[in-house]
Amino acid sequence: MAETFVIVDGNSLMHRAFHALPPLSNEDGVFTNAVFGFLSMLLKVVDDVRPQYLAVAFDMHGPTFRHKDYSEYKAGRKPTAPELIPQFDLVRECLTAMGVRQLTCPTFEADDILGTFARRCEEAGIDALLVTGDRDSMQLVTQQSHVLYTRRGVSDVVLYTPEKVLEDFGVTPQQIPDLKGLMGDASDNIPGIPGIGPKTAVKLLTTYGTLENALDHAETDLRGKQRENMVEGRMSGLMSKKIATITRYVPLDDVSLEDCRLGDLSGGMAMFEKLGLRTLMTRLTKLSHSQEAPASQKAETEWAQETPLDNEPAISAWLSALPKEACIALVMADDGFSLAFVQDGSGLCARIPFSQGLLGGGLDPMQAAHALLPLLTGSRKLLLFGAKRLMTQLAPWDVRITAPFDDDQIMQYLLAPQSGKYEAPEHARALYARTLADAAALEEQGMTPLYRNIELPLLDTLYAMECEGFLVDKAELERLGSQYNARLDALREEIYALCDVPPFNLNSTQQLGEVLFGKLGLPARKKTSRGYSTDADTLQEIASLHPAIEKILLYRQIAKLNSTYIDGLLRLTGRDGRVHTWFDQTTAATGRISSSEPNLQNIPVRTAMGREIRRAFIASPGCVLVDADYSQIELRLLAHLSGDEAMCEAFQLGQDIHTRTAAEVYGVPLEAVTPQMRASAKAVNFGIVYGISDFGLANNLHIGRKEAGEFIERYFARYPAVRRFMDACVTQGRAEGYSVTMYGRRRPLPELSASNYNRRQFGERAAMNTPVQGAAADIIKIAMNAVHKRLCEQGLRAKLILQVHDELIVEAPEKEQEAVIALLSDCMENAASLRVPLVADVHAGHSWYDTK
DNA sequence: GTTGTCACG
DNA sequence: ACGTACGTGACAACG
Repeated sequence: MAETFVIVDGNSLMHRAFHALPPLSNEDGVFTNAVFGFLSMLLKVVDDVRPQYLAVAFDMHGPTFRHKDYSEYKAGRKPTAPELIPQFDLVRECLTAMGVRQLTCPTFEADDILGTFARRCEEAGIDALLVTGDRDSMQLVTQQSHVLYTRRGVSDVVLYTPEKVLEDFGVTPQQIPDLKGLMGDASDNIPGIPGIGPKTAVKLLTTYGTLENALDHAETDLRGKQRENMVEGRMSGLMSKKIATITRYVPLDDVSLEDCRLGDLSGGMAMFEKLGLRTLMTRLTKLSHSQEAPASQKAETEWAQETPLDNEPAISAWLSALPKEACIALVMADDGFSLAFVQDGSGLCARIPFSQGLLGGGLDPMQAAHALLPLLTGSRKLLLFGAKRLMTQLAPWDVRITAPFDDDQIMQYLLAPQSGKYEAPEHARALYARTLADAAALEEQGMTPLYRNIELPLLDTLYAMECEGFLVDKAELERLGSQYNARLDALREEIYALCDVPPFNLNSTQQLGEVLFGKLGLPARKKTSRGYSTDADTLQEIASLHPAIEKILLYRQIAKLNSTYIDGLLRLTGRDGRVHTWFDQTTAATGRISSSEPNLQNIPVRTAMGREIRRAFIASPGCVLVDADYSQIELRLLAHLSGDEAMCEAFQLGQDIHTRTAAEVYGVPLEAVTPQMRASAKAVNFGIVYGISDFGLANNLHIGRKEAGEFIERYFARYPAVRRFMDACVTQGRAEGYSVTMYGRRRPLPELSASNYNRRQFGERAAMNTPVQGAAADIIKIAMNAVHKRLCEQGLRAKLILQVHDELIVEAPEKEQEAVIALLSDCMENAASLRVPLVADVHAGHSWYDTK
């Protein structure tokens, strides 16, 4: 494993520490708050990261190369506080006593030193971790060099990888100086280009890549005020970029990387005692003990050289020599398998290269997989990454995995469910180490039961569902398709005629917008980045003004059905006449599963025309489809989690929840609720689950914002415990940094402490929604595992084939229909025990359409 | 590759 | 002053 070099921006961290902590002073009246905060942070990083190298960079006093003066650090532009100045010498004394290397260089700033050492580490194959509170440093992030950013104070830190920088800033690390050049940075006195804010800056960089390129295109591509800003601000922009660019070539050649190797830190004890930093003394003692003891015991695994295995006898021999109890990490890459395990602290690994082309030795992937059968079907535990994908890849070669396994992709997902992509270790030895670390992290966060009892069994359930697939009636799809095509042709002509324009591409929102809002002069409401918005909501509002609008909406609807559902499904129907969707267990931040290729979780149902598509989803001859869906699972969970008496009572009495809500907020008896009242109440109920806002509700119901706000108030007055629950979700989220479901699933919510108002609002809505949506996801997963297991155990031939968030579909022989109906509702209704009943409605039919 | 739109829960 | 309902995936258009 690569070594790690931690480089700390001393000035930045000292300022952070100083401002985060109250002005503590010791018995001698010496201020030590910054020293304490800084060292506390340092010890934490050393404890967490266990780096092999450590150095702290400081600015030197006097003018610096980029003229950024820390006396102007932070927006307040206050001169450095007199209580802070002497603390720099104190902290440097402490570092010297601890044997920590300090780096300074006249005329250069600390972040230039960070850049220089990060570069030198990369050249030496060492990972760098830059610890700083300076956002400028994000430009130094690479795959090998990450930034640990101290967001607020010293304990609130975020790790920035290139992906994370892109996520948070909207640009790559290399583009950060360009970004500052455009938008400036008030806290650093960088002017940027006046009038260009973060949004525009990101957009320009996304289009043009660099500041210079954006400037060069401004005169031709931009218009109006923006063009003016860019042209006039050119020099300021270029200067700003220059100021914001960190150099990676500071002349510090007299300090080698090796000079910074981390040793025993306990030399700092005397200084800590002298300064009265008692807490730090205990922590340092603990740290140096753990540095020694486990360092020798848990010492980094020594990996022997990889054994090449390029023929079957060699593989068999290697496998048969494996220790009985070992866990074996296994990775299948494009060019071969890699295997690794650890015995008595020493690691052994092997590689089975795939033969390249027709010539040359080695085994082809299928032969290699067969040679691994003893391992894949044995009783030793395998450590895998993306086990379901691997199973899918091996299946065509008749290779099944029946050995027990752990799946690190799922572990990584549970630990960070919104990062989207997960690091796929290339080598089995990396996977081995990673899996151990992730398992420990899961344990520490209390997610082991979620992983072992829900997610891991679900992997098998989902794999079985994917293999089974859903039978598609291709002839029915084609019949619908030709109907759609005929209607589209007619509609196109009618629309051109009604608009009195030559044919244009109706699928192009730009061309359509030009016709409707340009030529026909209809009133445009919303705008998008490149023109008029033409979405269904917008068009609906102007439908009465022009006869073409209704036709366009219809055209859109049919075009969607045709391209996505007719053509898309036909293309993805296999030779067995079935579609085999891919269920992704590691994508949705709330714990839901997603479906793709094809997505079977968004097959039309809301409109009559779209619903027809479901006639093409059928049961095999002699079979039926049994479809069961939870009734109002999210609102039932809301009732359970909040404990709201009125809401619980509604479900306990089996009332229609939307009608009951309407009766509550309108203050009328149940019988007096009109369909309109129920519809409004339904919208509020949905809004509540999504983390309501008056704006969102107003938009949805087409009412005023004030009116919507009053509606929400009345709602909360009738369901007071719901409000308390929502508030608690946000408070808890802010305190812990994540929200959590009934089953311990976590979703980190960094947005809750964002400085941007909208991001923070988003965080609050997510904090309210996630415990509900997430718990519903957990519960149906439990039900799915139960259904899968009991169908097998009871020797039924029926198979679970689809999940649509609150709905399960089983394909069953007609004879088994009644048994399956009972089994499904039993598994679903008893998947969890809540204060209110869980209810599943079950229907059977020969097509999906018929089950409604 | 990103954007706009729209299908679902 | 700001400007959004929560969670997904697929397709066509357009740079």
